Amino acid sequence: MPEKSQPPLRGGRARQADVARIAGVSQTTVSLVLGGNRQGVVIQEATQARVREAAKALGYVPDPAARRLATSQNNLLGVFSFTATFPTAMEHSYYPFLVGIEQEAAEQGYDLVLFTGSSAGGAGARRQALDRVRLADGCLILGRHLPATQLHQLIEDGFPVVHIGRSAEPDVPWVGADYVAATAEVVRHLAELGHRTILLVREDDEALPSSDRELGFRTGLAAAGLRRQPKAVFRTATPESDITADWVRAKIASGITAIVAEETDSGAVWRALVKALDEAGLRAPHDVSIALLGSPPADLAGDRIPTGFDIPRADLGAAAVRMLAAQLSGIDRPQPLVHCEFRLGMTTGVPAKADNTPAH
Amino acid sequence: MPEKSQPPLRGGRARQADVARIAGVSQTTVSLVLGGNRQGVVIQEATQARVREAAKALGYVPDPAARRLATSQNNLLGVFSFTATFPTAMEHSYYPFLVGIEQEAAEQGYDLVLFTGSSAGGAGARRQALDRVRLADGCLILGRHLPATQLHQLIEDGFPVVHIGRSAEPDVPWVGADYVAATAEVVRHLAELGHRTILLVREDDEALPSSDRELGFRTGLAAAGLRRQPKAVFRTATPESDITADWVRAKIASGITAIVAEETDSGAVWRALVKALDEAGLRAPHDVSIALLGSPPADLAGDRIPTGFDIPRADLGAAAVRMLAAQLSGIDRPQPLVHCEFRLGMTTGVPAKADNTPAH
DNA sequence: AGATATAACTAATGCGCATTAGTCAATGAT
DNA sequence: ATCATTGACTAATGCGCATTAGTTATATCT
Repeated sequence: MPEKSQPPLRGGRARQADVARIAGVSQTTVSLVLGGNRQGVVIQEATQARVREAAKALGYVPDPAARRLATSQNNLLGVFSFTATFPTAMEHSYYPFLVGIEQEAAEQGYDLVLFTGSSAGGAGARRQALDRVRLADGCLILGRHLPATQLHQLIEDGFPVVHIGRSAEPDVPWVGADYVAATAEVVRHLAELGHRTILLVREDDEALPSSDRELGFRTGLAAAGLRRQPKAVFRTATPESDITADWVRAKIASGITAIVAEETDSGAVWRALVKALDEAGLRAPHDVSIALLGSPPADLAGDRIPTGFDIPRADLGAAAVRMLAAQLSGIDRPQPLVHCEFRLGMTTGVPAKADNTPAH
Repeated sequence: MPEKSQPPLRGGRARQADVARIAGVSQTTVSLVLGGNRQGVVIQEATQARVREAAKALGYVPDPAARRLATSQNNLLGVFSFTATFPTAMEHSYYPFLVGIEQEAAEQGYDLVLFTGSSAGGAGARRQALDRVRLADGCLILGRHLPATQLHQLIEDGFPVVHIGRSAEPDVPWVGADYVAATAEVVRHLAELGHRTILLVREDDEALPSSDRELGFRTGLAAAGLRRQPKAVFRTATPESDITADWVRAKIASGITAIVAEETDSGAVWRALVKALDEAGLRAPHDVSIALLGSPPADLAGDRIPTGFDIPRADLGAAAVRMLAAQLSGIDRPQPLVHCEFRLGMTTGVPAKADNTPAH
């Protein structure tokens, strides 16, 4: 015997069919009224009202999984990081990115799915980490160490993905900070102050952020009309031992009036530089101007603000969301580079014994 | 004319049907082999191998949306806050909770859905804020100001919800910190040091966290065998103007040897107390012992550590997840109170001019 | 030899929704 | 009076998977 009249809502949740029954229409009509009805099916105002009323009364909310299955899209953006998104040590977290991501996602009408336990796979059961993101419409990827194979599989399948931070992997869409332009601007600032011999100190690895800064450095020098200097870049793998008081004195003696330091995770270069200056009894900007290509490490936050630039992490997050949203609407990728704000600190000034004529 | 042989994989992704075709079996078999086959259908080893091989060859990955639709549970826990989850000012954020939530969610095999724009409704379209959480299997609620009506609607519908922080709303499941016990412990600590006349300073509102602390305070006094003191609690709506150097001096003169301050969002009471002591030229614990019923505000983090207790926000988040998970599996709620760790700081010591005999 | 049982699968169905192809009555045109 | 149009919907179908109810061939029992 077929039972036709089921209870208003089973399993707790109302479905379109429930709404339909109450409103006295078909499930199709409910879908039409509640979904956009972009196919332009004509439905009386009165009927629509009944449907909406019933939906509200039942607290109807579309099932994202079903929607996704039917349309291949829900309103969810994934956020995937290979390490925990919220580690106990706050400093290393992706929090600053999340600020921007959340805001922009809200703006664009998306909710966020945080895929957890991506690193270790908390529960005993091994979960095919990255693949889970396919639940969402698209996904933001945070962090450096990615499973390249899985990632490319996703992209190949046409799943929208944006990596936050310039990606070395080919074919991976990304948004990153414009270190080149930002560094060039710092150099320009120094050149305008009258510096003619500027040194870049960077760590000795081939990371993209490092080489971008060096490129920006050279760009800045060229733009300022400063001729190619032979030893304009100093590389070190061990800043603590290489950058000493003596080293600084020697550099200054050799005619250098400004030193630009790369920012790294540890802030080792900057830290060593500051310490060396201190030990040499030298003051910036009086004896030498120094600048930092990024933000100072947290523990040095109390010091005088160094000239340099700030990496707009929240903006990066927002830009990533925008880019992902663009991908989702089939629009072509917007500019993936985010501008770094120049930070005029207190560590740069006119060169000590150089002529003060503005450049050019 | 029905076309039977479609291309191996359309839309970019392989489905079970594709795997089935290649392995020469039915979609059902694929599902059985690749899924757990907990229904114990017998399938030859050789067949299973063929299926697995085909799956690997095609790079088959199950569609989570479809899986969720079929099994009607999506392994998603919602996180809803009426204000932005990641406000720009990090201090006020729910970050510490998220740390625990993320970790425990991973442990339990859940992913997290962050509902964005809950406060203002970023996009023009007004979205029925709270109802969106129905998307997940259950939801954590953060923050004080909740739309009670919608919340109760959810709960009535049997939607699993846990509020983080003790809730004043009836019937709303919650996890909270055990302020009563923690405060009592602080009092016991003071009593053991020899204090006999202790003052509690609290703000003048009826918030649950405040009254819990007062309850704990009285409990602690009673447990220490200190007789009911008439003016043991001082209430103020304006700590800055009420708690002055003179006020402190007067209190001490009246025989009080220890002051316990409630922690609030702003930390106003504690701030005022510290300032007043400073202006009065008094030092803790030499002249008077002081304790803080919570963590010091971030900007006072550099000061000497005050005796008191730490609210285990991460633990609270984790406990909330556990409780929600329990609800989802139909198990009864575990203990909703989380223990606060006693913090032995440097602001409490033996009373200045009291007898040093231990209590009791 | 016929009735059961077992092994090894497969057909069919449903999850909740979106979408396409109707259906049916009421008008309007001829 | 007949055919084509609209208006206002609804029936049917499929998304990819899990699950239940079969189906067929072979071995076992009496």
